[in-house]
Amino acid sequence: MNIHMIKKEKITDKKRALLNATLTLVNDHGFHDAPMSKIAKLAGVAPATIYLYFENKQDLINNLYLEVKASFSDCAFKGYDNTMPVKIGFEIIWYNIADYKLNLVNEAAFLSQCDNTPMIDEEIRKEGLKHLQPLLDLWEQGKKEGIIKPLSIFVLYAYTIYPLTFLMAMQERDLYTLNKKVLGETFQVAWDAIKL
Amino acid sequence: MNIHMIKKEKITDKKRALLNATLTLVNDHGFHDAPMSKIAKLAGVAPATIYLYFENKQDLINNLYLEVKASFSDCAFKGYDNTMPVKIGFEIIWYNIADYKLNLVNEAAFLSQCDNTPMIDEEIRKEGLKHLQPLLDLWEQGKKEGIIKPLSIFVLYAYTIYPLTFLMAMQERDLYTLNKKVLGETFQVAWDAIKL
DNA sequence: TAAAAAAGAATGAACGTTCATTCATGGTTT
DNA sequence: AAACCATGAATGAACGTTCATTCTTTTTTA
Repeated sequence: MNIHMIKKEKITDKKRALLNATLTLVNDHGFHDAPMSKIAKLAGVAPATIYLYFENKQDLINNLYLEVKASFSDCAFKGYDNTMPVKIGFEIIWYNIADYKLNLVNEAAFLSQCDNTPMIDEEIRKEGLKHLQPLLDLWEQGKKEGIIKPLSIFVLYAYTIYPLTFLMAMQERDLYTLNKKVLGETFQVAWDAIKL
Repeated sequence: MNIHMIKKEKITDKKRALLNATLTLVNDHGFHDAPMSKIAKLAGVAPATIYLYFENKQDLINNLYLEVKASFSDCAFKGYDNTMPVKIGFEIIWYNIADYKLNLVNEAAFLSQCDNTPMIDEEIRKEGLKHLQPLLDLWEQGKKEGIIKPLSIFVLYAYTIYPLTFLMAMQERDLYTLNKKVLGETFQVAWDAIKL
């Protein structure tokens, strides 16, 4: 590791710290109560430093959104490839997403907040959606093979993946806990919803 | 209608206007960009007048949340009583909620924003949850009768009611439209998810 | 290689603006 | 005239952002 790389890492570290701090504060207090001053303090940085890495607050939020969305998608398709049988592929993706939402709670809660709030520019939101294509393709395949109901991808998503957001929120509020066994039952619910 | 009532109506009118204005602004720009000055202006009222009806901004938001939540529950159980067969009762409630989410879009979007954001005090949120009891009772009944899978009420909600929030959001962003026929198919999806 | 110069990162204080809230006052109704 | 509703203007605090400056690292020069 040469001198150049060390320097680059240091830069990235500050950016990382800022993104992490923003995630934490927005999750804990909401966008309306996550001022730049607090973000800077939590990241261990002067307020002005933020503007070396981001244009303004909106840009910071947008960047965070896209970054988290990308990590979500990466996780969703781990171990999946599109030659798999539809049900197997779906099961892998579903469990990947469930793991993400139930373990990386902060990231998932942030995404859920962004998706239900006008805090992200619509244009950026659209960009973050593209990553999900493999799942949509899988569903098309399943419909062609007569395994999955011939429904819009929105309905399929709403009744298989989206419910996990609710369960995550309930778990976060200590109203409910999903263990391994219940998770299996829950997958069955999702599959029953869309299977033919 | 006597003078007293007219006076009371006038008061209520201003309060109503303020609640409506808040709903609109929070939906369009988010809590972080819905200042009291704009709320007052949209309601046709001076900023100071808000404080005749609400203690402060948080109190205004809390009141709006509880009011909308109550109207949601009222709508949900219209035409339902607990002597009905489980599936019939569930169908009535499900369609009621679907109608609410797809027609009273502003109210529904506001609730969804509140439920995914720390903008409402947890205590108030809990209060707004009580209204749903009849549905939970119905599910208990269905489980006892062996009609519905023996799952936690959270899973049942997540896979039948909560998906409607997603479909509403997609419809609001003009990505998708639910007509009568599709709505029927969608109910079937919800029912297949939880039926035994 | 050591000193000097330049460049780059990071900062704390300060800016203008906007925020939620209050206050002194004016109209209206009883 | 008393009580109440409503107000526009005023207030201090807090916001996002900028700026002049310092500290640190890299490059150049001798």
